[in-house]
Amino acid sequence: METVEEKNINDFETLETISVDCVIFGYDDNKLKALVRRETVPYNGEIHLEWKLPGNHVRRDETIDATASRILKEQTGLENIYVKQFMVFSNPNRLRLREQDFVWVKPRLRDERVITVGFYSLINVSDVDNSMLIEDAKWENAYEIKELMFDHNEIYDEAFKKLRYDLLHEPLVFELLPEKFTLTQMQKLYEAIFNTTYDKRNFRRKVNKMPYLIPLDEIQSGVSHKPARLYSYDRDIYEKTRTERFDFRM
Amino acid sequence: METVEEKNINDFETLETISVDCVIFGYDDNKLKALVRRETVPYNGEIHLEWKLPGNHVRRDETIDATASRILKEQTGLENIYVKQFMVFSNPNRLRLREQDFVWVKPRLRDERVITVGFYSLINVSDVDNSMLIEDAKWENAYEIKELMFDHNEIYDEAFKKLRYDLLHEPLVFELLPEKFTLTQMQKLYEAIFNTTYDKRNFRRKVNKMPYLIPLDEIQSGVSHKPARLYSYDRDIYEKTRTERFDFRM
DNA sequence: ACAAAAGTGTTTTGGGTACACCCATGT
DNA sequence: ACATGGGTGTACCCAAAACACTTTTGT
Repeated sequence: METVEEKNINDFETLETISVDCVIFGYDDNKLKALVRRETVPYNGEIHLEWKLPGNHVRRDETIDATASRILKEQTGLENIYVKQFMVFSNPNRLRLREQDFVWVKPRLRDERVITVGFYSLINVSDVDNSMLIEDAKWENAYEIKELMFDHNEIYDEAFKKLRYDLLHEPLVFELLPEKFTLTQMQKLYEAIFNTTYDKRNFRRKVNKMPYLIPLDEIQSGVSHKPARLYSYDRDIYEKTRTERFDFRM
Repeated sequence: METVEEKNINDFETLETISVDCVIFGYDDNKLKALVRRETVPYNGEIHLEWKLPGNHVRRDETIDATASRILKEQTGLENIYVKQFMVFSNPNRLRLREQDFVWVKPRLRDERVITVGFYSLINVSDVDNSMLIEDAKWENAYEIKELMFDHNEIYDEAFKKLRYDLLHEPLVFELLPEKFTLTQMQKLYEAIFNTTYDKRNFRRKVNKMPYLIPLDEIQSGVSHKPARLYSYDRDIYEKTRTERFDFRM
């Protein structure tokens, strides 16, 4: 049984020179993770285990955002997930940077020149039913991504850079957090993404100025310390109160 | 004699489903301008004059940035110009939003589904040798762009939005200014782009904090008022002194 | 009682903003 | 002399940053 990626190539007409690759970020155990998938690559008579980003070709009848959402569904079982295109990768040699990658991919292509649109995606890992995670997919620490096939390390690095940039200007943290979260969870997430630490009092003073961060009448339970208040994010209030100038820098 | 755009389709092998469209911004006469080009579109027995953004297909052997630079060269004669990809437009119907556009473009395509990468580009209009401006190209006030073919109004609006966003975080103004400029020119440029006004003293205090803005030992001449000091931008100093936190908001 | 994280206030410093007048040049 | 844009300083407010102790729960 071959991968989901290849099934689609046979079942639907796709654009042969355009693909989408997706960096799926998740937040779990106070750590930022990214999803990579394994491929078995025969080369020189040996089987290599290689890793790559999930990706797929664009179907003739869909937008690239639909392609990205389709990849998310395939990889995680989730729908209505935040996906964002961030950069196009168009190096004419991008699939032949290492010969073994090219040997593997060549029979799967109708054209050897493929331009790919990089997307990143933010999910709350606790929403993922792990039985839906396709075999050969794995959550990797975002700071310890191994060598990937093709130009996927470059795509990953650009995704992470863009994520940080965007996070300072849009309320994207909430896409990574569960629906109800504590301020400490939120702070640790910022710290994981920006690889730094913040002062608790200053952090709380700042986020308490966000009118769309709603304190709930509900506290943590089952923790062996003072239980923290839970908060949720109100997108409508954000949309109504957003200003050009607000920024999310901590 | 047909346009340069079509010549390329015949002379070089291009990727049939991928194009680049370019919003070329220029600053002249204290106004922000964008370059549009005219096409004569026969439809229903009449000749329509239509306008579109300059664009081209991607050649098999070039990156999309090279495609964008090639478009810049064709349209303005300039090389080594700042170009930046900002978004991919992939609506499957983007070429058939109006029937007359599709009738015009169909014979020029090998595939009716074309995904386009939007670039914006910043040039200093005084660098342009107007005899190099190709016929049928025209500088239009950035706030008075007419109806364009295909989805080019959407591309234009996204380019302008992205330009404003990027301008707050990177020293892009200097790409639009001449090599030597006055602080008032710089202020008027910000005002043109953000469609607002700034206090002169506060503006100057802020930009004087930029170590890469170099006051020259040279002043304006030939003006019927107190001549202003000229400044230039030092990219090396910017690269050396840039910080994550600096922003260009006025 | 102890461990573990929650929660809270003050001071200092620097940037944002609002605001009005004199200066140098060409005509 | 007048018109035109060039150029400058001060006061107020608010946000950023640095910093330490008490509270609440589970074990």
